[in-house]
Amino acid sequence: MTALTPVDAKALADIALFAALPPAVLEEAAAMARTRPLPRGLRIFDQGEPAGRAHALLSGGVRITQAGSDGEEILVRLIGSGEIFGCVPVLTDGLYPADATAIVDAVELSWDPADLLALMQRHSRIAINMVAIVGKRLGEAQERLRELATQSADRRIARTLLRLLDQAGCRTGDGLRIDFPLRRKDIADIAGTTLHTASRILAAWQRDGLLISRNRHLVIASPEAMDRIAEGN
Amino acid sequence: MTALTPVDAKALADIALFAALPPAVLEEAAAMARTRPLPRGLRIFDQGEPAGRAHALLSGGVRITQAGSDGEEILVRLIGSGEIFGCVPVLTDGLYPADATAIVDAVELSWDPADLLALMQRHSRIAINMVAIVGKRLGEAQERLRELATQSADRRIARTLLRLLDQAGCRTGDGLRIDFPLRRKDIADIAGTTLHTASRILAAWQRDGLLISRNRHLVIASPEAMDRIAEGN
DNA sequence: GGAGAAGTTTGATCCAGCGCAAATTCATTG
DNA sequence: CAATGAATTTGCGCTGGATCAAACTTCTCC
Repeated sequence: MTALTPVDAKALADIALFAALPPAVLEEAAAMARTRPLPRGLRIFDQGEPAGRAHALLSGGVRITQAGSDGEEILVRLIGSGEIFGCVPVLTDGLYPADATAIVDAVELSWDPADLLALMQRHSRIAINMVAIVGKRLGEAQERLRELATQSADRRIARTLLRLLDQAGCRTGDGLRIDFPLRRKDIADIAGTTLHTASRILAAWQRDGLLISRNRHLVIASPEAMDRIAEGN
Repeated sequence: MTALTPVDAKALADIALFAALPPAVLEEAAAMARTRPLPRGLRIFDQGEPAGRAHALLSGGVRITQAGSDGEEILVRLIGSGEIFGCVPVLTDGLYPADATAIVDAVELSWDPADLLALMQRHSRIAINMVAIVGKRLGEAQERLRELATQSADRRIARTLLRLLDQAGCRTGDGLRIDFPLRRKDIADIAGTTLHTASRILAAWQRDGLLISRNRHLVIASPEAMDRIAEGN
């Protein structure tokens, strides 16, 4: 479960939470961290359960979903390498607010919540980095909220794809590819629509050559056209 | 515009951002703060404008709204006394992400962004408090997102009222009253529906004696019934 | 390589709630 | 207190997209 080999401080430099920190502090954080491989499909934690660890992803991808009492769920966020997750409850009510599942083989670092808190107390820069990270996510959530309340399903899906490109896009032969494996249901759960509507819209875009869908990966052939749809034609 | 009288450090103790801080630090924060009265209707800042100050409310209420390029807007949050607003951009891109308007006569404290940042650097507790505040708001935003994507308009409005009660409810003769003055449009903009739908639903509840609407204030006569609606009958 | 599971596509139907319009009530100000 | 503007209520038709149903395709694992 837990690697016995010490965590390399250099690995921490790629994590946004530890950006702009002196090497000594990275060493300190590394000393308290544990590495763990996360095989694809692994449920990392469950919504409502006490936050036993605070997490950061070194590689791979993690899906964060939230379910209501009725079972209806949304995809809160996809976590890529260098991003933290399940860290906020350390400072609030101590309960994970959502489920986390590895969507590809991944590697995480994790800390005991008390250790991370102590680290933030000693080094305000870490706490400040965390405000920046959480603040950015809050801004995104509010933007999604506005879109969901006011825009049509196709605009929202276009926005979703553009945001994912921004987060995890890489250039390929025929366009920009989203590095996370995504099912239609995932797209729907981010954009706030149903699997069926998402499938219809993506199929139409694929017919128009705007988009290529391979395996569980999407390649956006024309980001410009996608932009135009997102802006409402 | 700016009060010449020094800010009283005791006033800071009621602000969540400065919770659990030694008096000396409160003095330090007070020394850098400015007081300003905010008459009802005053636009405090505009979306997209550089964040010239970081704000906290001593009394009154402020409405934070976000508009899209098409003019459609949502109500991101209502700020009550003791809450901070317009503080996140200090740590991110430096631009206010939304509009802020006083909805009743209010009094604010404000800081120069650089001063607040320095304060957080010196006292990690302040930065940690801020993570807790922003983290809580993020959780709320994600909850709203899920509700908006999956629940009917009446459930969302019921949830909205309950959340507002939680934030600014006070007991009165005939039920629990929400302390912010709210127009139907405000309710609609929080719940993510139209003014018309909100009006219809509230009117129906008023007919059933579940709710009393006076001036621009709502009194929830039966929070229990409201709870039941929020849970889906 | 084949059986079963998981994911996708597409069709048909239906309704919550949006958009538009108009009447009515309420609040503010000279 | 009248008058003007703002906010609310209510009616009605229409539609985007949810829901239900079913065929089809693609993965996964033995």
